Amino acid sequence: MLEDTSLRMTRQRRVILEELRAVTSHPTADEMYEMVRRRLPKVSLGTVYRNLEILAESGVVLKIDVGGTKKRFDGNVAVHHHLRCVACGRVDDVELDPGVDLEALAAARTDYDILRHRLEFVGVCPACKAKEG
Amino acid sequence: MLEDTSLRMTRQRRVILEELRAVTSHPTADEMYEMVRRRLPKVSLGTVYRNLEILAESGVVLKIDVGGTKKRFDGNVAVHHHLRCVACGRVDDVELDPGVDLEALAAARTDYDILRHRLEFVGVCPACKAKEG
DNA sequence: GTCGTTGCAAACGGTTTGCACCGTC
DNA sequence: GACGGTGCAAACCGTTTGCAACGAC
Repeated sequence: MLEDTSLRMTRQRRVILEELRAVTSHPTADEMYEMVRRRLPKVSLGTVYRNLEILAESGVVLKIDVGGTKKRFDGNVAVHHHLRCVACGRVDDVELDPGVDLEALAAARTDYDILRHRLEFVGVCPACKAKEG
Repeated sequence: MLEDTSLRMTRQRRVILEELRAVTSHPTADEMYEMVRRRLPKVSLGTVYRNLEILAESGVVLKIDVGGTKKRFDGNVAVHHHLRCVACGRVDDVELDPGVDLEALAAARTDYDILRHRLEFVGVCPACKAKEG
């Protein structure tokens, strides 16, 4: 992936990408900062932000914005959807084939050129269900 | 709607709600502030934020978060989906029946209790298509 | 050696909040 | 008259940016 691009491969960038890919938790930028800091204690938060942005722009990772205030990042760029817990904010993956071409349906009802879509579910995760009883 | 709730009806709150309902443009909080200020020149931005929050919490209006930095608000609480222009940021409505129960599909693939979902399309609006040629 | 990248710290922008006064109920 | 709402300004918090030193190519 990254290997195919013309991005300069600094130690910071490599570690950020490795850490993001090692995890399925859709971390926020500051969670990434903590993860990366374990391996590169002198890394700066600005570097984490800059690299996540660059990696997202080049399509190597996904920037996701599932409601809430903070942006989250995803090392899995395959098509999939997200599930956010209203109680704790965690974001999980859900693979789901609607069986219909949603973008085609939308295109038929508007003059926009449709580029992509986002389908996100909001609910209560198993852990929070247990807590709430 | 608001009439059914126990909310105290101040002049500011009434004007905010009227202005939001008079429009289909999904304004941001500061756009609402400008709209309301034409009728109540002394209104404060904090009041606009507080009331939009309260109205959204009580289900009288919709708070929408279609990517981008600023939250937007929608006086139309009927089920519908949104279409965001990547070029200018405008948000339009699109009514669309996927013909399948997306939440049921998702529920079958997860242990979350699913409460709701968001389906949003991203594209280029007619005006920006024209500009871009 | 070049020029993109880093660490640092300060700035930014949208949103929230503490407070004393005000107005709805 | 009580108590929720208001205006104002300052605080907040996630993110971005200017800058001089650094390091990948």
